Amino acid sequence: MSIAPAREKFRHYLTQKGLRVTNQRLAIFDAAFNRKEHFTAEQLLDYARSIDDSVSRATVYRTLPIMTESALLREVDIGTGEKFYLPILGDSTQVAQVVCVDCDRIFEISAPFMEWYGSTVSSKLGLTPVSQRLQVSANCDTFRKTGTCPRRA
Amino acid sequence: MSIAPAREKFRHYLTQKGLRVTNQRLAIFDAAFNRKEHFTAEQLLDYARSIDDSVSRATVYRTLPIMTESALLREVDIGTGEKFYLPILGDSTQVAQVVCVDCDRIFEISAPFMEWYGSTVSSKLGLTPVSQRLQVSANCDTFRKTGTCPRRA
DNA sequence: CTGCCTGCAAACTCTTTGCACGAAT
DNA sequence: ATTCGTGCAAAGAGTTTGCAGGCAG
Repeated sequence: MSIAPAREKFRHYLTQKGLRVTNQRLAIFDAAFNRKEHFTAEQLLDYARSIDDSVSRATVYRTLPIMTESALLREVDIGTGEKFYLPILGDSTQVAQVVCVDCDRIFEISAPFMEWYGSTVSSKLGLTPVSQRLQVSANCDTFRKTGTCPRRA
Repeated sequence: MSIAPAREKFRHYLTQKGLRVTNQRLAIFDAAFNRKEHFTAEQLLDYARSIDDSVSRATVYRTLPIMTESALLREVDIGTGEKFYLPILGDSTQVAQVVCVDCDRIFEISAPFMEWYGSTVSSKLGLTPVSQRLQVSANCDTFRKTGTCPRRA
């Protein structure tokens, strides 16, 4: 899903839930969907303010749950204290995150059989899975050889 | 690994690292290894204080990394803000966590092929995996049928 | 107009840290 | 005797919330 239909989906979700379509929410949406890598709430605040400088931190934090609930953003928690977000661009299949500990970057990879695995594992406990996540921490091969990660910021 | 050899492993790890064997560290160790379910730092503080009431929150937080680095405890982050810990009882194979959203309990299940999967996925990016985790959120079947989770606290 | 939405700042939760005292080696 | 470990309380990071005023519907 590219940005235009996603924007429409967002407006539709808000209206259908009885929520209001405000300039701040739209600015936050646009800021998020112009990102190509994972971003934090704080980064999103900066991006959104460059579109509409009236956006506040509180509104960013109040809007993020709306965008994750409406399946526009994926929330990624890699256990570093802050959460990361990424626009969901169509492929809403199962994805795994690979976190490079050298360049601190997060890569997403489709993980088709994850869902089956979650079901298998859960059914043994009498549980029905609602979501699953696979996260891999990894070293950069180039970094280990040359001491420099080509992707490092 | 049951508690006695684990305790010895802990003492050995401390000594070998030039760290001191204090009553507080031993109390925290014992408190942790008498637990059968996942616990938080705050809960561990309570348990440890019932053994040695001089134990402080700071020391618990300073001791937890020592116990995870020495592979005595596994740290589990399910994205709820606080971290959970569980004694590693011998089977240090790959495990996945299944989090029941009804009873808030965390179950651990061996996930033998997780490691292979992490490698496969990472090598495509030129990365070498160092660790991986699979977490499944699930509903309790009994809860959905009867409105009561048999395992709920 | 009505009531949700907003920005601000304070509050909150979990964890970390500076300091002076105390205990292990 | 050294030096590391400790408790206390304050600081820190990220996120949430109470409130009075503002704007969407």
